[in-house]
Order: sequence, then C-alpha cells, then structure tokens
Amino acid sequence: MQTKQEIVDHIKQLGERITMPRQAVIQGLCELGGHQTTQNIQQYLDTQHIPIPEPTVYRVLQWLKELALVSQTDLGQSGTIYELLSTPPHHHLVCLTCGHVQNLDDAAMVPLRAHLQETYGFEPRIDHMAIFGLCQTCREHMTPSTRTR
Amino acid sequence: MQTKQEIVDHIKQLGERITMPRQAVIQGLCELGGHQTTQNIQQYLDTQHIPIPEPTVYRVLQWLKELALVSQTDLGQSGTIYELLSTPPHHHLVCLTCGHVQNLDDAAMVPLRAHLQETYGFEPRIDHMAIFGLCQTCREHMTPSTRTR
DNA sequence: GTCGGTGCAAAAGCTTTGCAAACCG
DNA sequence: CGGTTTGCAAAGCTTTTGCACCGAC
Repeated sequence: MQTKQEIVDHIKQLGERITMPRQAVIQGLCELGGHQTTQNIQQYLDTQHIPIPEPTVYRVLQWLKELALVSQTDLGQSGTIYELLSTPPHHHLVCLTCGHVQNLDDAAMVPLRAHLQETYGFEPRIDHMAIFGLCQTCREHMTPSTRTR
Repeated sequence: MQTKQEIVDHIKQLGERITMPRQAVIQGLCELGGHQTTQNIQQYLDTQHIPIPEPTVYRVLQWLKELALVSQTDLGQSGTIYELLSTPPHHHLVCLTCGHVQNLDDAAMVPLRAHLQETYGFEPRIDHMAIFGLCQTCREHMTPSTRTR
C-alpha cells in the first residue's frame, strides 16, 4: 500500500500539477484502500470535511487512469470501481444475486491470458477483470424464486 | 439458430403469455442474430414498421432473461448486449480502444471455470463473459498518445 | 371477466460538458 | 503571468417506474 505522499511525489516527477482536489481523491483512495466507487470516495471526503464536487472526482480519476496509477473496472449492475494500481494484481468475482465482490488472485488468469495472446492476438487488460456468477453464500441460500437481478 | 416460431411455441408451453411486442422482440433477436443492444433491436423493428417503445423492449428482454432464453452481458463503455441462449456458448473480447467485439470460444474458459468452483465455491456465469483489452488491429496501429477510452 | 402487459410520460442514476473564475508553477 | 483545473449548472444516456388503458386467455 502506497502512501498519499509517495503518489504525490511520483506525480510531481511526471511534471503534472498537484491541486487540492487531486490530493483529496488520492488520499481517499489510499485511506479507503481496495476498490472504490466515485460515491464512496466522495462520501469519505465529505466525512473528512473535504467536499469535492462529483464532476471533479470523475475528472481526477480519469486523469489518474491516464497516468496509469489507477485502474477502472466496470462491474455491470454493481457499478464502476477505481483502484490504485499499487495493489497486487487480482480480479473480481461479482455475485449476481447479492452484489458481493470477492477478490480473485491473478494466478488463476495466467493460462487464459497466454491463450488469448497466442490464439487471437488479443492483449487482454486482465489486470482487473470482473467475473459474474453466484457466490457460495447465495448458492446455499438459493431458492427457485430468486431472481438474477 | 432457432426460429421465432420455435421460441414462441416453447414459451407457450411454459404457460407464459404471448403478445405482439414480445413476438416482435423475439423476431428481432432471431433475425438480427448474435448479440444485440436494445437500440439495435428497436431500430430494426422500426424498419419493419413495428415500433416498440423503449421501456417495453427492456421489459421483454428482462422477461426473456428470467425464462433463461436470453443472456444479458454488460460490456462496460460498449454498452449492454442481449443474446439468444440457443447460440453455442462463447464469450466476448472487447477492445478498449475501438470498441470492437470479437467472439471467443467457450473452450478457453473451461479450466478457469473448474478452478473457480473448486477453489472459491463460486459458480461463474461464464456463459457470456466480457474480457477487455486491445485487439490485434489496435495493437498494431497503437500510438503512444492513444487513450484507453 | 380477470389478471397481466403495454404505452406514455416522467424520473432516476450515473457520467459528461461548457464556461467563467480560481489557481498552480 | 499563462495555461490548467475547478466549480457550478445543466445536459446526455441508459434504464426504470407509475399508472391508466388494453388485451390475452
């Protein structure tokens, strides 16, 4: 886990401008840890008395993504999450019933990644993949009437 | 590829009601084939002089999904696609640069599916998975300035 | 005839955009 | 000081919802 200061220093070396909202979003990502939605980040900053307008949160996250410091993953109905790229590579098992998101170690994807490159010439951005399905808990509590969404 | 009539007969046997908009959407899925967005379906039906309001297209697709006749896959910025489940299982390689969607045979996912079940107790709905990355064409034409989205 | 589906209009999320004012370096 | 970034407000898109009317069985 990187500290906010390390990231800020890194960005300065890239010649990018550091502003208050940018520091705030980075701080939010660092202190919340893991994967976060724009809402999570904004609400957390609110509790820290650092109100940041939503459009700015989006703009900062997009900028961090372009600097390859943050990944963006679309989880379908479960929303879109952003994550510091310092964390070790992993993926997301998204439960279609309860929306729970579980991490999956990257080792599971190594063979698939190789296969796609060799067979299709496709370079997967499998740094943060979303796999949808049913988590163990929901499988056990499953009733026939349970809807998929 | 199933015909519209086969599907309609099947649904009747399930005791579900058949209405004009429902037939229309099924027809659209059959005749367009493959994976389609709500817009595709609606626009196609417009050309056939069968105007269906958007909310109804959504409602019918959701209903078909609950009957396990159609799959819904979220492709992130590339939208949401619906597909008849009669087609052989496959997945989608979504290019982050050009948005192109390429099919991937299910065989590539068999080992991963087994692994997730055994290790995590997670039952993946890997019937139509979206894998994001760079397609061969975009990799070749890649310039450093090219953005991810 | 009854229950469920449709159509319309409107709302709800989430994300983006335009532009003047504020700010970083 | 000059070019960027921010804040605000408003628009855009996709998807959902409420409700009266209509239609399938």
